[in-house]
Amino acid sequence: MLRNLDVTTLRSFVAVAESGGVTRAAGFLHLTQSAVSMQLKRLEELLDVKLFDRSGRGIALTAEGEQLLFYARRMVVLNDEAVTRLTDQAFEGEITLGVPHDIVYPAIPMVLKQFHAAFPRVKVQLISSYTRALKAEFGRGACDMILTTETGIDDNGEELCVRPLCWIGAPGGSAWRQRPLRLAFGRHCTFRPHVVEALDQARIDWELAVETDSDRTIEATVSADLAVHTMIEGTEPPHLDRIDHGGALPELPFQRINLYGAATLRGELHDSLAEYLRRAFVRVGSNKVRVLAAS
Amino acid sequence: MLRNLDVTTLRSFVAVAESGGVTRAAGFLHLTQSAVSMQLKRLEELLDVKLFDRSGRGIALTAEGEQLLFYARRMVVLNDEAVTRLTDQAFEGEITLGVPHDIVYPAIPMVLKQFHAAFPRVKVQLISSYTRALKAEFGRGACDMILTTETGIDDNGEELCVRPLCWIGAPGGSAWRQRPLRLAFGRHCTFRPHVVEALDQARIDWELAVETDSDRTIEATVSADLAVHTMIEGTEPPHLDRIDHGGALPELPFQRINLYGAATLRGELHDSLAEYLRRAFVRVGSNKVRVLAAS
DNA sequence: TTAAATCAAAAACATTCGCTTTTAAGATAT
DNA sequence: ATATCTTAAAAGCGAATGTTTTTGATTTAA
Repeated sequence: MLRNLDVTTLRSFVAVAESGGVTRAAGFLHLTQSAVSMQLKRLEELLDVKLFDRSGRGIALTAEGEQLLFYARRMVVLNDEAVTRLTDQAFEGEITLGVPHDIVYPAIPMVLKQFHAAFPRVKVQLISSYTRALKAEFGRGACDMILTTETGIDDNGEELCVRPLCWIGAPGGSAWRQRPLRLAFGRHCTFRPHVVEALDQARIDWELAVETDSDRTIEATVSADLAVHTMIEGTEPPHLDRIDHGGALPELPFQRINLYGAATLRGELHDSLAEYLRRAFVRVGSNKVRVLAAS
Repeated sequence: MLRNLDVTTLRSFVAVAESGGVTRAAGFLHLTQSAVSMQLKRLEELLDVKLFDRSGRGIALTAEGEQLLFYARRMVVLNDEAVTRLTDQAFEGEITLGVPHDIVYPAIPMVLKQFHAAFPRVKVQLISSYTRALKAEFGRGACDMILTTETGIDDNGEELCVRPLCWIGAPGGSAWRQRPLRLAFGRHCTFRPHVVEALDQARIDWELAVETDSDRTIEATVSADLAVHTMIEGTEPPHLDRIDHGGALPELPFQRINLYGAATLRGELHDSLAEYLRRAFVRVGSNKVRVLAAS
């Protein structure tokens, strides 16, 4: 036999237990004394248990009542938490998040998914651009929060991780052996100056195989083994691999992945999104964690 | 505005989410398809949120639905736990507990109180007697569980603690200096032979000041500083103290406090009572724990 | 002790809620 | 396209729940 308790009644029950009187509780609950008395009576009938000691003024809990009180409190709390989560204004809104296009994959889709599961009524507007453009947008207030890839960090930023830039090519490809080394780069790519400098210092001849604004074009070119590219470790797309060049190509400088917009207190929503981002980039960026996750 | 969820509806909601269909869930719930549909509709109206994705065959949860599911599950579990605790036959009954009268205080009242709070619908019949009588009762099956004070332990027993027997007298009293040493003992007291033997070995002259069946009489006699008594350390009654005799009286043998009746599997009730007893006598019996509790 | 006051339970009544039955509509598979 | 499965909507009915009013019991004050 299934017996379901009624949250309304449980709320009354808790109020009576806490106030020590039906009438007092009724006032607080905006109900009649009669209504509350009947609720308690029904509750006792449903469970076939004496919940109150009605001798003397007021009303006192029996041991059974104490037990129920424990559950009633928790159920009311759960109820209110659920209702708040699903209806409260505080849990709806819009956040604009800017992310450099080369680190969108694979962390960001996962973050967006997690965040949407936690706050379904919040729209996250994802802006994917270059670090420089994103910082400008953020400065104008057009983005609530941005990620950047840079070697330094500004005062108001938070470093999520530091990872080496690394050489990327087609799986099993040999484009990296060619001289001049053929490079594929986006027109506004922040990494290009660093890469060029490293190649020049190592006295490796190079040329641009393609210069475009399209990530797809770069990926296609590299995937066809016509050129090499550089990306931050851990952000390699599915069909490209890190090149195991054994020292034939120069080491590239470390890059920071920084977060701006988390410091200024913007409420639970922003905090939560920032937290998801932190976790995602710790995982992507750290070999230690990656190994643990695989075990 | 207070919105209370309905456990019946939440149960249906969970069933629908888990079965992936209103009709299937309705069958399982012994309800009409219509009833369940209306419940879901009311739920969505109450929260003003879309819980389901109704495109295509069956029904799938939205992100909001997933969130609610999380709470709904927990609320249903709490509900069922509460109902079980308060109505299930398994949580009512009677247990007969036998305790030697000299170790009833102070542990047993506390244990009975705790146990009654945890299982209000179980009557605990407390039998207070001598260890020998209790073991006889237990052997006849008249007691479900007994504590004993003895130097050894039987095969089917469980040792709760080992504590020295110690000399007890009136606070600040001097009865323990008198020779012959005046003793107050119950007629069936298990400790007497051990005490007498220890005194004889130490060549201390003694006599019985009182021999009675009444604990009150003994307490009164000792409290009036007319005699001394022995008790297990940690079970001294309020108005009697341990005697600091500085070696003038012989050391007395250690006593075990044993529990019988816990080994045979008798269900959660007995297990729980046994556990309370174990904890109570660890606390009473161990100085280490007593110090920790005081800090 | 009596009278007033406070508080909980009971009776009568009205409203709302929630379930079943029935009917209609939409989607899928053969 | 038809048959089948599934959900949605409408109508009817009974039960549940809350309000008002009354009764009874216990406490407080005179």
